[in-house]
Amino acid sequence: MSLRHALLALIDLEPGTGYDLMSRIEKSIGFFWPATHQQVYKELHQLQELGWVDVQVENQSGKPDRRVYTLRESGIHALESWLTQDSSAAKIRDPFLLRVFAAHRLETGALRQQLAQQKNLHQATLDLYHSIDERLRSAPDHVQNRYRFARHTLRLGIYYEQAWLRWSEELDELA
Amino acid sequence: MSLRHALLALIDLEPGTGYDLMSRIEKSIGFFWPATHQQVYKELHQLQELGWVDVQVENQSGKPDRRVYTLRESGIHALESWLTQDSSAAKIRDPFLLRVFAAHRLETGALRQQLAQQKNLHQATLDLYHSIDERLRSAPDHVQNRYRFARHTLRLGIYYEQAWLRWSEELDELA
DNA sequence: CTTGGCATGTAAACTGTTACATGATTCT
DNA sequence: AGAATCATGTAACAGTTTACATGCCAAG
Repeated sequence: MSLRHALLALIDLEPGTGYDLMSRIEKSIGFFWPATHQQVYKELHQLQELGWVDVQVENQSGKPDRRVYTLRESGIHALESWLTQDSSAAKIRDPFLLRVFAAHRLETGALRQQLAQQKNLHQATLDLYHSIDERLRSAPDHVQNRYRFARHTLRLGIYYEQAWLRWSEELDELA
Repeated sequence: MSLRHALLALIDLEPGTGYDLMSRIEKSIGFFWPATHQQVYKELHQLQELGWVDVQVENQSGKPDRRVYTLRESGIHALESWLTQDSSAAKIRDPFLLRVFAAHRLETGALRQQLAQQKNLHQATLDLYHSIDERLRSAPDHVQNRYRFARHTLRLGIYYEQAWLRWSEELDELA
């Protein structure tokens, strides 16, 4: 039920099409609130039905119409009222940790192989976080200010990936 | 689809009833693979249909029959074959981070209040991890060995919560 | 006398994933 | 010539959450 508010937050920062919103999700909110484009398009229609967004339709030849979403007053209110509510606990689903949990049934070689693959994934994620952070650092001042908190969520991602990498070294020793 | 394998792993470590398995999930696997008791009971029936587990039914007066699940050979094979497969990426859903992302729309006071509430949650989780870890430390040697990898997953939880707490101090300064 | 632990489930509603579907333009 | 980007969706299926349902026994 919170993809709805994720979208409000993104449109609030900058209006855009479903496609644009989706690509922004992949570089920000998606790290702690994953979504597919199918979910996004569906939710945007619901946001329109709720009257929380305005849509400007631009005709295009060969492509589907561009539907640019902007926030209405009621949308800002909805966002603000949701913001003040207490957050429920975070949920993590990590199939690799499930495998580590049962790893006494796995040969050392197979575990090391899995571990190497996961290390690559996590290192790539860390690099990605760093590159997004750098791009934000070179943005104009008023943008930096607006994205101040959004950017801080990246910091946690960076800390987490660093902790993961440290932890994986210890797992290496255990295996 | 992996609650199935989570259950195989737990039963492998020690047989038990759905109720017992559920309470063990809450202190271990549940931290990175949440499940409700409804899911667990349903999945256990499916495991039985697949022929991966044996069930000993014990009649009880006043209470529903105790159904104690143990792994069969085929269950161990299923677990082992799943263990060697590559893990897909972890998924996180954190409504608080969503709120931080949009926090420029939130008054400082309200943010600080949310932050205090979350700090309590995370500190409690960290304390819980520590207490589980200590209980394992005082277990007999053969148990410690069997739970070696399972226990290591706790370490990551501890690192994560410590990183979170550090991060939240920085957020405090930003707000 | 009330809270917590033991012990199992059904059913509806909601959310999320995967497969399918189309097609122009620009870059390599 | 092929891949990536832009741009939007439908539909079936799988998985998750929430509400409902029951009831004994032991400990405080």
